[in-house]
Amino acid sequence: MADTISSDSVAQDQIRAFIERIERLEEEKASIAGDIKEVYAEAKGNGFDTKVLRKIVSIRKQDHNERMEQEALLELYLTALGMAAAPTDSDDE
Amino acid sequence: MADTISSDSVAQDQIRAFIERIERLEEEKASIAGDIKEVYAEAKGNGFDTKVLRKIVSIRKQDHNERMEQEALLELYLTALGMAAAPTDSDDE
Amino acid sequence: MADTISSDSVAQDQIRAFIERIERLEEEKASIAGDIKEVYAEAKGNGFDTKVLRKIVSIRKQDHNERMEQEALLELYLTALGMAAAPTDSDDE
Amino acid sequence: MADTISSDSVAQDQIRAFIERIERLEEEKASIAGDIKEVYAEAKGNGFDTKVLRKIVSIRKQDHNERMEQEALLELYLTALGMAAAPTDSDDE
DNA sequence: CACTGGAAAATGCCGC
DNA sequence: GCGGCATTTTCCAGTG
Repeated sequence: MADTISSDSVAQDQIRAFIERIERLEEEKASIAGDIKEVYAEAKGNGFDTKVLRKIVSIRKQDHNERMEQEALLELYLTALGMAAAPTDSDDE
Repeated sequence: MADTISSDSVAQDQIRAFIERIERLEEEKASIAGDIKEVYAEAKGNGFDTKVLRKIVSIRKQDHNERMEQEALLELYLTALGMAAAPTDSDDE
Repeated sequence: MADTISSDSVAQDQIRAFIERIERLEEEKASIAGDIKEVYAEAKGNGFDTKVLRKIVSIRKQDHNERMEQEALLELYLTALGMAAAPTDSDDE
Repeated sequence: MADTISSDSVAQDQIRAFIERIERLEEEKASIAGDIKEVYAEAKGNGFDTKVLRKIVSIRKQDHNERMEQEALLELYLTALGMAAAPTDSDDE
């Protein structure tokens, strides 16, 4: 109350900053989503069935996830056995 | 069949290329989604309610979308009236 | 297995009952969807552009949704403040 | 321009009327959709897997559609052969 | 840890 | 028949 610059206004500024960062990132994300759509469209233009393509991508993603899980499981086993696993340079953040 | 390099293998290569492009883009998208999550987490760490933040972002997005739709409606009116609308440099792909 | 009427058959009956209820409702829904289509067709018959009509309806729906979300946001604020109905001097936007 | 009540205002009224009719119907539709959701929720509360239920409903709908198509095809054949098909009290509006 | 709500993907539909 | 659009379904993070 006594402050010239109230803590409320600081909070306000912080909120704005966070929201702007988020919105910026969401824009980027939307942009990339657009790119993906374009690639599918281009593929379709070259005579490929987008449905099939999507299926393939989906399956490969599944595979990838499964591999990640298996590696995680392996690491779990190793650590449980007191054996430190060599740090893998994970291709997924 | 007569070709040394069958058209099938060409199609194969094309499919691979498309899929790789898509997967690359999807990775980028996922990465950005991760960034967004981080921002929310950081905001939460600074004492902000994530739920409120998400709602605000959502409302602002709705605002934006509605404006877009209203412009689209205007264009519809104009085209319906046979008046070519001045090409707007759309901020949305 | 001890029961004359197995619990399985009871479950069966329950499933049937649920599915029938759902299917009945879906029929109603489809019927109304048909009515909507008819209205659009009638409007078109009276010289109105369906696309424009749909856009208008869509925008009005968005309006409504946004108001709902804003009210929800207000409630979020209030609950965050312990339900104190503080007057909002919204100097925002 | 010469009319006291311009044709434009008549068109306006017509549009309003159409839009109100549509919105009314959409409300009904949404209401029924809500009912359906409730039924699924109730089923879930009784220990049923909603995903499975949805699948069942979907499959049955497919079956139904196929039967309709086959009947339509049959009628087509009959009319093509100059044989009037007995009017079926169609269960589909 | 199951549930709810919201985002994303997939499907189907309608008009051109 | 195809592209765009609405709906539907699936997925996932957050929450109690």
